[in-house]
Amino acid sequence: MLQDCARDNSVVLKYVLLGGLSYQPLTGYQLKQFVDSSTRHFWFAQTSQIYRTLDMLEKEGLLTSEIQEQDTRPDRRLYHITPTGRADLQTWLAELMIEISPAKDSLLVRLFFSAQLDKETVLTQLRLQRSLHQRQLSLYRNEIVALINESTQQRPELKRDALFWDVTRRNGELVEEAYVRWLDETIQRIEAEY
Amino acid sequence: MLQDCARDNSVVLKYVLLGGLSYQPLTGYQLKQFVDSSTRHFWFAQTSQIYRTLDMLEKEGLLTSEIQEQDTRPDRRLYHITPTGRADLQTWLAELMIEISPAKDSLLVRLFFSAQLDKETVLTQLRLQRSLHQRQLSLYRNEIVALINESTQQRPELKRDALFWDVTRRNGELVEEAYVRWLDETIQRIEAEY
DNA sequence: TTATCATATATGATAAATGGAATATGGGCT
DNA sequence: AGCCCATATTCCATTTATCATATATGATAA
Repeated sequence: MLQDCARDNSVVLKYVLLGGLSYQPLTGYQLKQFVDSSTRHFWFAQTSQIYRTLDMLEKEGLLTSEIQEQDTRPDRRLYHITPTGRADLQTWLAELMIEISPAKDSLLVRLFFSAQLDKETVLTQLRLQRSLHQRQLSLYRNEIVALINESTQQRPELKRDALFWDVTRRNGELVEEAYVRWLDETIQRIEAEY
Repeated sequence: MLQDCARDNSVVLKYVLLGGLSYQPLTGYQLKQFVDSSTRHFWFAQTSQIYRTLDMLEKEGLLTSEIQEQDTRPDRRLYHITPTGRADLQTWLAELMIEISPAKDSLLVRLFFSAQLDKETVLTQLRLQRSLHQRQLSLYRNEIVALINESTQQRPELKRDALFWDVTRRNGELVEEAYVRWLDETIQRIEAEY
């Protein structure tokens, strides 16, 4: 029997947060912004999930936190990574992955069963996705490049890190390029063969 | 504030199962095999999740089931899609997606924070992933092509469907090609710049 | 002045998914 | 006789994630 195979997805958000906090102490709110701006394209999470995970990490001793009083804003809780947290992150980062990350793409699910739909419905779907993915591609080529440049200008000590940030950005660029090419090809095939 | 955006992922497995059952009645066990062989590359699920979802779909009236007695094998429960189920599937398939499917790739998470690792650890990780993705690519180019051919030979009435199956296969091929190219490029960059 | 916006956190209900194990049948192998 | 294998289903505990909502503050805009 094909085994239900082991995934390591279960704990990734934990390491996204530890990773963010390895640069500097941040609040839950700031971590949500970090996720939205930096990791969203390969790992995302809802606000509620972030706060819950932070709680958990503090209980595990991987983080500490303190309340910061603010005049012009609501008070907030600032999280710091502990040495234990840093060690745990380091260990996870160095772990060899013996599988590829599983993909979930509901467009492909829809398409797989789309012989039940009429041609125009399918084409409309594909053309909309084409525009969305084209937009995503231009994000990788422009906005994200700019964001990385900004970050390294503000914190020159993270220049080593910027190479890795750009590597993940480049993954997005290449994969989205392929995706858009696939959409173009698919639209043509459906127009011609269906 | 950036909104926590709506995903439609929550119910996709439901439609994978309805989709499989739209071809023919199947048991939970066979649906697990269907998922493993046909949709795994864009949607997967554990056995336990499949059986529980089938329960739910039957309660919702989208499926019916009957026990099949077998001599040489344990009895089994065969699921049939109902007209309501077919209509529900149809509606979902035709729904316009106004977002792109979010990605989750823990390799990219690791890489993003990998400035904390030494060069050789990173390169070992990348080289292993390279071999895994190369294997995956050859799956799309060979085994899956063969699987689709087999299916259409056995059921010539599904020839229209085969176009869509092949379109999803081709997505895997193009995306994996890009991924392998990215890994090659990244390995070179790390070797040279890090 | 009222409303909205950005900041900031929290929680309760529910859904989705994982991981592991338990149970059962009959065939085939040693 | 004892074992493993493929078939076939179920259950439990837990984790992960979503959705909606609630609360609070001060600044800014209508």
